[in-house]
Amino acid sequence: MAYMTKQRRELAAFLQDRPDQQLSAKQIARALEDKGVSLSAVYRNLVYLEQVGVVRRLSTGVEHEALYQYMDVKDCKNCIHLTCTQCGQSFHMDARLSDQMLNAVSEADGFQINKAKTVVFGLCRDCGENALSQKKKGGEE
Amino acid sequence: MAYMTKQRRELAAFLQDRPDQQLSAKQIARALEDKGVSLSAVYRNLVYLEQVGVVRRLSTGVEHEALYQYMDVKDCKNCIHLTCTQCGQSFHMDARLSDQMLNAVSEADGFQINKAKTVVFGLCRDCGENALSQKKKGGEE
DNA sequence: CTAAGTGCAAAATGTTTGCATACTT
DNA sequence: AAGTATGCAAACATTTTGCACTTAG
Repeated sequence: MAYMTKQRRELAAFLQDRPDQQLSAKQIARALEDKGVSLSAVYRNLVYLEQVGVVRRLSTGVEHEALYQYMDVKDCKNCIHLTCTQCGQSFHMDARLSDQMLNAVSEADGFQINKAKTVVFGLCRDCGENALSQKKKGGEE
Repeated sequence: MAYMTKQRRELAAFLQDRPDQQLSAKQIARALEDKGVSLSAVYRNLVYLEQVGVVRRLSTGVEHEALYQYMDVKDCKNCIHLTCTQCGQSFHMDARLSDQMLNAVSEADGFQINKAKTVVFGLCRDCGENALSQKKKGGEE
């Protein structure tokens, strides 16, 4: 039950090589098309890998397309991700901090945060500094 | 430039009456169809209201459909939302707490959190307690 | 009267699925 | 050999758009 096919191996390897990137099915499929992985194989295997707990599915917060990200058990599974709305890069929230927040929110609001499903949006250090230096130009955000 | 049509008024009123609900375009359109608001009018006006800053668009975190929510300036604009993955209800994070977290993340990670775009997923008090009392049943999550 | 908005149906995306074929075990 | 996964194309769902018509200003 559950065969390790070439496609599944390619997909898993591809994602594991990019532990902090959040990629759309389309991007992944394009990157793997010459390796003989079809778009449907990508979708079906993403579902599988998500069920198994190796990959997590999240949303852009803006677009209507989902993003997928490899979850490194020792590294990612237990921390909240910060995603930059400017450059798209994703970072880990300081672990002490996220635990502290978890507890605080649990006490104050009775709400149990699900770290794997939560993505915090904002500006990363670099983009924040760029934004500052370009403040004189027209800015809508 | 920018007319106040019947449809726009209906939509704005509808959303303002439900400040803490996150609704899909379909739901909204269904609720307003007898008031003479078409699905495309809903979409176009949601875009408009979002640009104006009265409504915010966010994603379920799971599905590929966006949700829209009225942003009460004094109430919502300045706080982070906690959305229950079980029942879908949305709550406000304690304001002191979110500010504290903002500062902490800014210092520790150099990341400037965007409160309006961030949604924290997890279990609300009620659903968390229900989950506990049903722990004996089969649980996949 | 003119610019902006509407409804409808068509197109554009993103995702899922049925089915015959190919691959893993 | 049996069961599972694949590729393709068709089906679906959500969102966007072109166009003729209506409405707000």
